[in-house]
Amino acid sequence: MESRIDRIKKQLHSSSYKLTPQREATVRVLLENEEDHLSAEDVYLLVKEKAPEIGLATVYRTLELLTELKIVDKINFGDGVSRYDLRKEGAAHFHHHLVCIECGAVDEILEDLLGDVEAVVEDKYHFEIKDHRLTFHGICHRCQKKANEEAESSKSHV
Amino acid sequence: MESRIDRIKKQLHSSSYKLTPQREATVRVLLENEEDHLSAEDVYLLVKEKAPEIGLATVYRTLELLTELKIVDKINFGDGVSRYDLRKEGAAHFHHHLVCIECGAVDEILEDLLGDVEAVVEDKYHFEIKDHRLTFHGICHRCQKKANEEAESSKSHV
DNA sequence: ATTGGTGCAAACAATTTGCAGTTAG
DNA sequence: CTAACTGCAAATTGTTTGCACCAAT
Repeated sequence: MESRIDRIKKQLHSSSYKLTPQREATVRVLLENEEDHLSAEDVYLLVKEKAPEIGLATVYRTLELLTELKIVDKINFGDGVSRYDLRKEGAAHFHHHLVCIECGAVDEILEDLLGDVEAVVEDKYHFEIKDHRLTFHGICHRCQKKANEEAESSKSHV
Repeated sequence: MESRIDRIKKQLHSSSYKLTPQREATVRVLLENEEDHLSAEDVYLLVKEKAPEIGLATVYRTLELLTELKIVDKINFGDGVSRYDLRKEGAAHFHHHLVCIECGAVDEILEDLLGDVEAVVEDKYHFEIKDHRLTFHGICHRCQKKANEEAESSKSHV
């Protein structure tokens, strides 16, 4: 069976790019940390553990390349840093994000909730949608639970 | 009748901030360019036309302050620049954006299309939504029209 | 007087680029 | 072999900060 790396290699080759060891190491780090939303610096530090000779500029260049090929998506949650998120295979659309304003955690919503909304945008606004970004800011379920527990315990101590 | 500036002035005062001439000039620029999505630099250049002695740092500080007070929203369309967008008065939620990947234009959708989606997110993912960001990337109606016309005209020339 | 606000220049942080040397296909 | 790629350091860009001075209560 064909691995995810193999498929990415083909994508590179079909645009006459090479899969160098540095690029492979970078992609592996992304695969191993699919749940996270790593910044370029984060990726650099993780790659460095396995391939210490790599330079930060190369990581940036690789991430840019992968973004161009739509293998990763570049996202920005409003702090000054770009983060990079592997596209789920076969996903027609970019997934959605839940950013917790308490603890900073970023959760993902993989199902596409925007079908109806996109139909409205295409019809009513005559906009041909190629991609979307949807992020909710609020309180994640963990912080809600924590807040409830604290309210409980302080009540019992009064 | 109370002007928009007056109301903003009150908001500042109620948090014990002053409406200095520099801040007023900055707010006026935002009001006069409500349709646009100005970067800090853009705002700075426009303010400078009226009040040449203002410094870029002051503009940054003012925009930060206005963001804090939820008078403007800070957005980021993926180029490395933050843009600032006046909140529509009375709008419970941040409006949506349509970014054209052809011409770079940014159009706004003022109606809130996310009601149903937010209900799902709150119920199914137990996430308490405080705000959202929704941006579509694609081809705006103007560029679609242009592309069609060009296709037409080249056809007639064959 | 005291607190908050300003302009300027310097500091910072994230990202990009020039270049001489290296390597995958 | 050769166009693509790399590491490094320097350059660039957007934004923030320190500080001495100014303005409004």
